[in-house]
Amino acid sequence: MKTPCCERMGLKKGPWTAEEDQILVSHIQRYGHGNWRALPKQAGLLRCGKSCRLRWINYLRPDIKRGKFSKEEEDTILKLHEILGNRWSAIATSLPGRTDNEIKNFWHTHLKKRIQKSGVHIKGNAPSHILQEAQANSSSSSSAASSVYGINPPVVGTGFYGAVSSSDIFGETVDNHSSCQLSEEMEFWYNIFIKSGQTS
DNA sequence: AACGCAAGCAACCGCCTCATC
DNA sequence: TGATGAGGCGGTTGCTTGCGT
Repeated sequence: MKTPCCERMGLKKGPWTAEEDQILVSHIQRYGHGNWRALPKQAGLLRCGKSCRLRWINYLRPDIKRGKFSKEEEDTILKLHEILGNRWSAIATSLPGRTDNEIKNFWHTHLKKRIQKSGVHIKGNAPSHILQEAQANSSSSSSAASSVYGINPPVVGTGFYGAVSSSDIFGETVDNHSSCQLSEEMEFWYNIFIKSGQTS
């Protein structure tokens, strides 16, 4: 296996300083980021390329939208997660200004809450054979998802949830949002993705 | 005011995929 | 066609902050 660049001696780790941010931003604005691994050396940063890339994408990019997630964004995440599973980068493409890391953090904090409140068992790290079965059952639903959202067909599809029904997953959400609209939406998604996956 | 706990967030790590040679 | 390097992704960790007691 390759030796990660981050393991090279002498590279700084941990939180970024304002000065480092400034250096990184000005360098990217001036030269772009053609080669992440060469960038820190060119910019005079004692960081590995991965760290620079992560910092730029998740924090320094000018089009980053910060602050709380809106109701619409939250609903979109829930729907897409139902379809795509833990493919945060794919979900992030449907939420302009939001990063995969941000969405991932958001999901984990909310998911934990829901597990604690409702006691729903979510197969977050389902064994591969379960994922494969789910993929086999839902391959057509993935195509439907891609057509609706304009996104690439997921590899795993609805595999993340395994045997958990959509009503189990969204039960807490319906309570929180106190709206029958979501129930209708759930039925809609259920019809498209779950039923089509089973009947295909 | 001090302490403990939980939530939120930034960042790292390891693996995977893809491009190039 | 296999080896290698670079980018990208998801899981996880650990620090910070806010809140309750």
